[in-house]
Parts: sequence; C-alpha cells; structure tokens
Amino acid sequence: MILKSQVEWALHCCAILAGLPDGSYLSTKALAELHGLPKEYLSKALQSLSQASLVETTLGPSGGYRLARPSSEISFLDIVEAVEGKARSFTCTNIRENNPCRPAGYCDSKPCAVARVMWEADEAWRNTLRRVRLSDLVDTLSEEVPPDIWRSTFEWVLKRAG
Amino acid sequence: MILKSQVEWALHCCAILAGLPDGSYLSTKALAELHGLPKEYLSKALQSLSQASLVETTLGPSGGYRLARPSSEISFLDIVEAVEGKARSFTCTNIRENNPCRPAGYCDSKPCAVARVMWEADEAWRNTLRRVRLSDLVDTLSEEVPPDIWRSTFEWVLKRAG
DNA sequence: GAATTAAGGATATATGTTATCCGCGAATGG
DNA sequence: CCATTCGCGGATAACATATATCCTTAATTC
Repeated sequence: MILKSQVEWALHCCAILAGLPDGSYLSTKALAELHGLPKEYLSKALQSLSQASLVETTLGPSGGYRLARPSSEISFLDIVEAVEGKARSFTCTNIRENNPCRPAGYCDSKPCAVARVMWEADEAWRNTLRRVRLSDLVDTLSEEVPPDIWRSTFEWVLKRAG
Repeated sequence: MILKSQVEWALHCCAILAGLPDGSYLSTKALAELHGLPKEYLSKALQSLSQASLVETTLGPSGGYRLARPSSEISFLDIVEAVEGKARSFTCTNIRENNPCRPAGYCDSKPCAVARVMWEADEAWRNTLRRVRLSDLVDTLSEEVPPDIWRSTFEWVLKRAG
C-alpha cells in the first residue's frame, strides 16, 4: 500500500501556490524546476488538482496555477484525494459468500466484519488528513525553513509568477 | 493506494484458525476451499503469516496451520503488516533538496513537514488496527453470522482439521 | 514406501505507476 | 494579426507490483 509520488508533489506545489500574491499564477514549468520534477508528469498531478477545483488556471504566457480558495480552507485530505482518488484502501471482495456451508441465495444484512474494521482504520487516516489545513503546513514551513532560504525561494517564485 | 487482496484473505483465514480446537491444524487446501480462493496463491499469504510467527505449521497429512498464540494476543495490525509489510504508505523523496535556492550541502534538521503530516495519518491508521484484536473479530462474527451457518462451517472445518 | 503437507524458487500475466510526446484551443505580447 | 506560451487531454511506452501457476524439496503421517 503505497501512495503515488504525485501526492508528495501536489502537496509541495500547493504550499508554494499558497504563498503567491493575490491574482498571480505560477506555471507548471516553474513548479517543476523548483522541485526538480519531470514537467510533463507533474502536469498530470496539477491537472488532478484542477479537476478537483482546488486550483484555478489561466492560459497563455504568464498563465499557470493559483489556489481556488484560501489555504485555510484546503485540507491535506482535499489534496491527497484529488491525486490519489477517494476509493478506500481496503476493498472487500466478500469472500464469505464462497463459504460452501452457506445456503444458496443467502443475503448478508451488514457489510463483512473484516471490512468494517479496515474501513474504520481508513477513516482514521482520512480524519487525520482532514484536520490539517494547507495553511498549517505553510505556518510550519515558515517557522522551520531558514529565513534566507524562505525569502530567496519566494523571490525566485515571484520572478516567474504572472 | 490499495491493499493487496491477500490482506483480506489472511484476516479471514486467521478468524477460522482462531476457532480450531487446541493442537489441531488446518491445511491451505481447506482454507482455500472454504473461501473460494486459489490454493497456490493463498499459500503465499499463509507463508507470510508463518514468517511473522503469527501461525505455526506442521508437515505431512493432517498438517497445516494453527495460531501461534491466543487470538486475544494477535492484532489486526499484526496480520496486515505480516502480509502488506511494515513500510509507511507515504515515502518522502525529499524534493525540497532540489530547490535551486538552497545553499549547496545544506542539511535539514528535521524530516520534511509534509512527510510528518502524512506519517501522522499513517500512524492513526496503524493505531486503529493495533487496537482491534483477532478475538474481537471472532466475537463479532459469532454474534452476526447466523447460528446455523456458523455451526455448519465449523463442522466443515473440523472434518478437515488434523 | 506412498501420500500429503509447507516452503520457496521460477515463471507468466495483469494491472498500475511513472514518464514522455503530441496536438488542440486559449491567452498574451509584440 | 502572428508567434509564443500556456493548460488540457489522448496515446504510448517503460517499469514495478500484484496476481497466479507450476515445480522441486524436505518433512511428516499412515
């Protein structure tokens, strides 16, 4: 059970977009260069964010991406689910139905007890991600990243933002 | 991010093994028939349980598997990790190191803030699974599965247990 | 000694992830 | 108006992992 690397990419990109001044956009090219990622493939992750309405886009030179709403209203779960999908990590194939001791056509009233536990764990995972906002990440980064790196990074970004 | 179907298989098999009388074993063949699963491939899942010392085995006719300890001392997490591995679902590739604004050779004091959140969610998932014991599953099943199916299933199993 | 079992290696197939390339239409700037 | 820049989506390929089967070996039972 391993998340796509696109999840990591999307989270880092959103953290950068959160620091953009209002009304400006940042292109895939800039985001790819900043993180050392393959531009074409990163583009797929950003398209996922766009389809989930987490970001807005504009075309042409000086076009690119910006957040569709304040970073305090975007959760980790929003971003993770946009890229990874909303499907649960455990899929129940109902193997209890193969039990040869079952009467034919017997119908279960509840989902399988095994699945219920696995889904509960899945919910715990999602709840943790739901409680963390993108703005929390930005706060943490602004505390932990050395001020000179933080500053020069956003100078680098602003030079490329449209 | 999807768990292997072997996780589902292992959990169901352990639930059956938990109902075996002391000292008896149940073979891969019986477990595969009971759940309608491919015998050879299910065998790989059971081997994982064996390597994790969750079950004990014996060879020859009337051989097979039994739990290595009481079902109250085996957690869902034990079984899931035996099959799925203990690696975290999120792997941090440290793309912050690719930031062109970083001084060469700069070393981070902490793991990436993005990774820390993702790992926290992973821990929440694991904690949920850690808190549920195999004996809890058996309790739930014995309440929910209709008594006649429950009984006939274990008659079926006992007929094949060595 | 014959049958049965778990264990593990080798191999094949299917699916999913990672990645690249291309063409389209929209927007920008000259 | 035109060349460039962009997001978007489709097609495709390389690679890894999951799923599945087959076979051999050694241990055990009867």
